[in-house]
Amino acid sequence: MNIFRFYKDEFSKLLKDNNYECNYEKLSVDSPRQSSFGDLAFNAPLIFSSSLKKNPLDIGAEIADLIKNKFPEFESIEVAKPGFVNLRLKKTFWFNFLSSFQDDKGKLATEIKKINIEYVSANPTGPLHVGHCRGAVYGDVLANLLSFIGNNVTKEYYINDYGNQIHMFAKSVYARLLEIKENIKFPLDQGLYPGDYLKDIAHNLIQKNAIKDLSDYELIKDDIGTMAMREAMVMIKSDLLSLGIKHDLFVSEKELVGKDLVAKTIKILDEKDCIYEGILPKPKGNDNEEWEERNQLLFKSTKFGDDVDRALKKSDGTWTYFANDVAYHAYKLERKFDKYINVLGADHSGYLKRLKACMDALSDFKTDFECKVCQLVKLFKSGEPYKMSKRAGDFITAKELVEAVGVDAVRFMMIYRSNDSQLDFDFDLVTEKTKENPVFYVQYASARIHSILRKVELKKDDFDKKNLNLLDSEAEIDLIKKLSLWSKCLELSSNNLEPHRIPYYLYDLASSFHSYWNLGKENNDFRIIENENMALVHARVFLLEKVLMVIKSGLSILGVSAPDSM
RNA sequence: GCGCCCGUAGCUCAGCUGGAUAGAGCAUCGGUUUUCUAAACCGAGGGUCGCAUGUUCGAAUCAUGCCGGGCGCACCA
Repeated sequence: MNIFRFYKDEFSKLLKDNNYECNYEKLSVDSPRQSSFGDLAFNAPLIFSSSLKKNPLDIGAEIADLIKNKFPEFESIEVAKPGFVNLRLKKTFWFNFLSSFQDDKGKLATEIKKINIEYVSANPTGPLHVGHCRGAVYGDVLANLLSFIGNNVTKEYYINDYGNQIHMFAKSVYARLLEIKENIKFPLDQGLYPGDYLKDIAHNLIQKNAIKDLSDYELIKDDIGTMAMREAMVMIKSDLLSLGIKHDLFVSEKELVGKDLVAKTIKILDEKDCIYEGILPKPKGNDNEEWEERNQLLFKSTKFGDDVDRALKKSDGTWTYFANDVAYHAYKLERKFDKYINVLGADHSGYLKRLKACMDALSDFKTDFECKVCQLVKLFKSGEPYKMSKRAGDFITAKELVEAVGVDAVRFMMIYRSNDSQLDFDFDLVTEKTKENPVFYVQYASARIHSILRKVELKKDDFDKKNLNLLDSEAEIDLIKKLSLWSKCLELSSNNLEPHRIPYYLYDLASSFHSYWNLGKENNDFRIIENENMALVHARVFLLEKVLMVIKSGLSILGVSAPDSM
């Protein structure tokens, strides 16, 4: 239960019942910045003062009285400058709260939504590299989060297995085949993909005896392309698996084109008057000498907020990548989701407006569609920027990263920053496995609690929830209050698609726990289980079980393990 | 030139979507292990929230304009 939301609703109702005619939308109940102000801060006096033309402090006094009469659970209610009603809950409230505390799994979504989330969608011409990891983890955690709170989520991957790059890919594999079977040196000057993984693919094809006659490339290029693509996708799926990611659905661009879905979709747009033949202006400030004026089939994306209209057909009459993507998104709409999320890398941010435009056009603005962009990851090694060269094919793969630092660290660090900010990822820092790495701090809390639970033997029947009122130390109440912030964290994270709040919350919770734990070093009364008062031990174990439950839930959303021991 | 993102402590970043005296980690300095896991805890110092103007009772948060950094701006995919 989110107590802030609960009391906001309750207080609003109370004020409405007492005929306050004001702007209820701006009301908020939040935790005050300083704990000395209390547990809840209600801003009604500030919001109401202008429309009621009264001093906020006077309004505050009225509201404080109303609340006092209706809600006995408050220990103190104070009006504070510049216009807050600060409320402190009685300890009995917190004991009751703890006694019925749940981790909110499957409970927070106000209505169960069918959500589609597309992420990764990396080109199937090679393994995942470090650059893909962030969007991959972000999308995956978002999917976990949204389904954790009760939604029905489909995780989707769009395979760009069509077009020019695929020809180059097939050619590259062909060159590797020639290299292996006929000792012809791999040419480095033809813009082919140089990476070693192509050798693996070629070896696999040979092993499966898939290509028998290499003499005429034209005859076998389609077969090579198809089979090599299949091999590459096996590779990518295995890379994703090493990151703990499993998509529900892989949609092939090639199949969409094959089904003639593009032409059908463009026709729908044409009926909506969003298509025309025209000439695009030359991009400014971009000295592209090859640019020339040409008449093309265009989509009126400017009608939907884009900067320029977008080409749908190339001059040779074939569809552009974007046209295929429009068809893909029409295919998404066909499957009728309540919400669509696209996770893109920073290098595709220029693509965002036209995607939104095509969704708006196809659905007549009736779609809940959101694109989230993950900014770049900068790699460091011992504090120095770490350069990778894509041309030489010596980029670091996702798999190598996971092997080097472990999947837990990769996932935690990739989600530990807002997706809008660039991320510094230092190999050595994460490999060191010291306290500098926050994932271990949180996991350590899990291990410590497990250790307690292992050592203590309690009969559940002996436990009476009334004994929770023995948890009346500051540290214990503080822990209970931290637990109460969990559903708020979930709500903010999911409503704003900001999963980075979860590791921050977990860190905070772990920190409160570690503080609590260490009290036992100074004062024997605070030793959790080495205590003669068994009722108190029961109560403390109950509290720690709840803390562990949240840590486990939180880490499971992140896709990070919660170890029993370390 | 245009679009998107960022600018908060020495460094890396949070900041509850407009509230009260701006918070963490690292780094620096000082303390805590006979005792449930010291991979931990406690304490100290450190800030003109890039700059300016505006909106507001109130701005790190919103608007506009600068300055600085990143990414992008094809008939590629």
